[in-house]
Amino acid sequence: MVGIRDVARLAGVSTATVTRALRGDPSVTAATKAKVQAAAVQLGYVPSAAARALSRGHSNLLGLFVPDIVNPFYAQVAQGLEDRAAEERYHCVIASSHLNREREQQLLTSFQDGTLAGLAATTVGSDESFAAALTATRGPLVLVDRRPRGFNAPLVRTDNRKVTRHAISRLFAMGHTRIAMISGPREFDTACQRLSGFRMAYQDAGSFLPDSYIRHGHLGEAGGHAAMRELLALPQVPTAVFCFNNLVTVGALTAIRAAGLKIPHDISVLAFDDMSLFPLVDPPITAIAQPAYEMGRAAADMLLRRLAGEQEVTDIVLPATLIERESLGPPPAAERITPPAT
Amino acid sequence: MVGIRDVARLAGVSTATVTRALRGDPSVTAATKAKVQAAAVQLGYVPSAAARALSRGHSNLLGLFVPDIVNPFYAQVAQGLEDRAAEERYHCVIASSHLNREREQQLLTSFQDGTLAGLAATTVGSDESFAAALTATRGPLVLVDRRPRGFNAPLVRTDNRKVTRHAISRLFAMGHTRIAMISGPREFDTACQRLSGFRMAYQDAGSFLPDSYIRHGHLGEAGGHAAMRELLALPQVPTAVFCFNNLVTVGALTAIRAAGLKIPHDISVLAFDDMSLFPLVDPPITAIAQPAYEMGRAAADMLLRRLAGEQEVTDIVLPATLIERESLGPPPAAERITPPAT
DNA sequence: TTGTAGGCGTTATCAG
DNA sequence: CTGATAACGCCTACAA
Repeated sequence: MVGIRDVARLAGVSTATVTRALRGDPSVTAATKAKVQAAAVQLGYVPSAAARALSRGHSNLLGLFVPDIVNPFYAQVAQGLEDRAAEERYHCVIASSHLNREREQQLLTSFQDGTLAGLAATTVGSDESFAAALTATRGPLVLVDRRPRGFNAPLVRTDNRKVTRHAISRLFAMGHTRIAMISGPREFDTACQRLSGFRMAYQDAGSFLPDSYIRHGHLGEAGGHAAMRELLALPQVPTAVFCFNNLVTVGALTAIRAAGLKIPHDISVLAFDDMSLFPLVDPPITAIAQPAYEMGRAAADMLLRRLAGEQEVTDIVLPATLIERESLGPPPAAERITPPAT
Repeated sequence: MVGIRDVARLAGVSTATVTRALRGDPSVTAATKAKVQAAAVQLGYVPSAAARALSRGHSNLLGLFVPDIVNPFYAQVAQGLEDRAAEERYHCVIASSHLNREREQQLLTSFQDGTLAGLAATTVGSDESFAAALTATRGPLVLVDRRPRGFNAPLVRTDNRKVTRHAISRLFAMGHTRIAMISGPREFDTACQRLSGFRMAYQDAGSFLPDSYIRHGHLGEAGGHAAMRELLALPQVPTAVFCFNNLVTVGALTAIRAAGLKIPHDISVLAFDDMSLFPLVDPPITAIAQPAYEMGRAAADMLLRRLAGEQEVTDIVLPATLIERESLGPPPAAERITPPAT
């Protein structure tokens, strides 16, 4: 292990000067700076991260907690966070809880050791002990996508309600009157917001929304699949479905295909969150795309700013956009004749 | 900041005892152990990761370098690595280079500071300076998926050649004689192995493989798209394509769709690497699935073993499997009548 | 079984 | 502009 003292000795200066020279401190002669750098490269000197972290009081690691790194949405957030962090010479440690709250807690507490300078998180859990663990983190905290109840950390999100309202209104414009939603857990504010936009579109259209058309608390492919089956078993099968997120959509699509229904002929499908393969699905899926990469960058940016001492970091709301493909169409002919029963 | 001394004071013991008690050292009375633990929780004591790392000589962070975390293959590897690492109380730092070699180098060198206890990597670069940087890493190194030329670190991979040969033979059995391959960069040993399996299947079938049916060096969706267009412009359009990996497949599919061709009626498509949405694509894509999650676990395991002092860690070869869906079919009728020209 | 004390490699303060 | 030197917080011989 070649240390700073070795470099100092070779360059004929003190360790303090080495530190300064290497950090580009202006109060160092160009001559000595050159000497030091030469010595450093000659010795292949690399400052120890641990020693630096101990001495400076914090690491150069940013954390990202996500429920599932395999979900491309979070992978994109990760990429954005990492790119932005790299610009300030920070690295990222990514922890994925597999949608497991217990694991999430463990991870959280295990990171209270100062490994991380700051943390960006999208959490599944939301109870108090959880909140406590999250705020006990040494460095700044930023929330991504959603904010658990009773939290006050800054959040980066998209305008869920607005974009949903807009997208659903398109469905009404096409003649649909029976639009269902496979929604997420009630505790997710994202679910609330998307549901709210959904309801507003119903109001705008002056249509009645039966409770049975909203399936709460579904998550993942399995959840989407189950919810879709319930929907298809209803006496009045909806003519369109709006899915809470990408994985839920995949599950719903599978159920629809299994039922032998054709999209959009028999039923229209609208997804929240885009996927790179949606354009190639049969049929190409219309989706509301969140700027995941940008959300990651924004989260890193907020963290970096707080790390730089800035206090007044506030929420960021990015626009989501409707990407029209072919999974939306007019309702089946029969439905247009028979409006929804009382 | 509550430190070990605070705990020691509260528990009425020395700092050494605190360390031992908390680590579960058997040479500590149950009584004192209890006292210490009580004090620790009462104070909310969490040992500093930096101090521990400095003192012990290495961190509890495992690194994973991948070209692209948004590619679900690597995301799954990451998940596997993380899960296995967590079992031994290690965390994971994930760095994704965006397929950019320069960035890869930067990342690599920036991690020579001992941040990582060990590193698992799938690299894009392969030159000497690169190899040097990779081996200069403080801790053990494990390669995932492919090994850059002239490296001797242990590798976890799948049996590319064997599974490819098998899959391609299915195509021949269906009556195809003009099977093309969109292959990856020549420096990738994975590309070589898959190509080798591809060639062997041709030999097994006693068919002639024109050079124009192999497109080298394509990567990513853009690469797959370009290569497919070239293939479709050939005088003798192939009746089946084998794609080097998942992203290449997506690009190829897009090109095929743009050309107005129907799969598998006009052309059959075989993918290397599965994707969760392949079953829903039009038509469902037949793919060779690598056990990505298991590969990640295996990589973590090898790292952990080397960290535990084990020396003789050798390559691991996991089985890949052909998942039959609907993108493979007999060649177009016309082709069956007119065998490939001289 | 438990305590004492030195060191891990940097950074930062304070003189000079 | 540069040099000594004291932390940073924990771990671990070694001693008791």
